[in-house]
Amino acid sequence: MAPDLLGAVLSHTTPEGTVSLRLTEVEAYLGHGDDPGSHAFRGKTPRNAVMFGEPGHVYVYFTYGMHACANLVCSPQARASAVLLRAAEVVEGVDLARLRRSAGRGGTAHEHETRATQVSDRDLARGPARLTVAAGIRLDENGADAFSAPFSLVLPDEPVASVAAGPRTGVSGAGGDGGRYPWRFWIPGERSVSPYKRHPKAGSAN
DNA sequence: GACCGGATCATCT
DNA sequence: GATGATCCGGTCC
Repeated sequence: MAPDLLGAVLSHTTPEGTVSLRLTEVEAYLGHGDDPGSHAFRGKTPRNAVMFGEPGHVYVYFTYGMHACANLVCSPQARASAVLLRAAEVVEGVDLARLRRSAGRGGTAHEHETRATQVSDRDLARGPARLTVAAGIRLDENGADAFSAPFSLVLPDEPVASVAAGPRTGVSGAGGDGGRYPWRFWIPGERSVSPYKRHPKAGSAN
């Protein structure tokens, strides 16, 4: 299940180099109609077809017109059919990850360098879209096998010592049925975990 | 330090 | 035509 992926190391190799990510925060999504927040809620579509496919594959989707996010497809028998990678720690290829995060946003090369030095290690892959960018995962890699080149997925030898769970954030339906279940998991104490603040309007049930 | 709103386009109704 | 599994920057304590 989803928490098993915490601590796993996902590597992605391109001609530029290799970036390895140690997963510190994930979020589970069901593959059928019980989960209003899941892309698969409405059934199978060309976009989410990967979620209905074989476990161990990478599901990459494009959202908000500017962001790509990466998921790992799980066994249909598990609680979740897909796991969104929300945050990770860069354990290899830090420089390359930093370069990717600072590039492609316009501005001069000098500004890129300046910005690059400002991006702290913990911010490199904090958040689904950032994680995807840092790893260099592209949309056309949707459906790729996470265990085969250019990817490499190494599950942790033993489960992480402690796992924290909580409600989802930033998902429509999170305040409704979707919010009842703790489908977000992270490693407590990890500084790379996104301390996200949900929209106060959405539900300041506190 | 914390909150709010905008940007931007593939996908679905 | 509307909307979203988000991120960034400005603004106000």
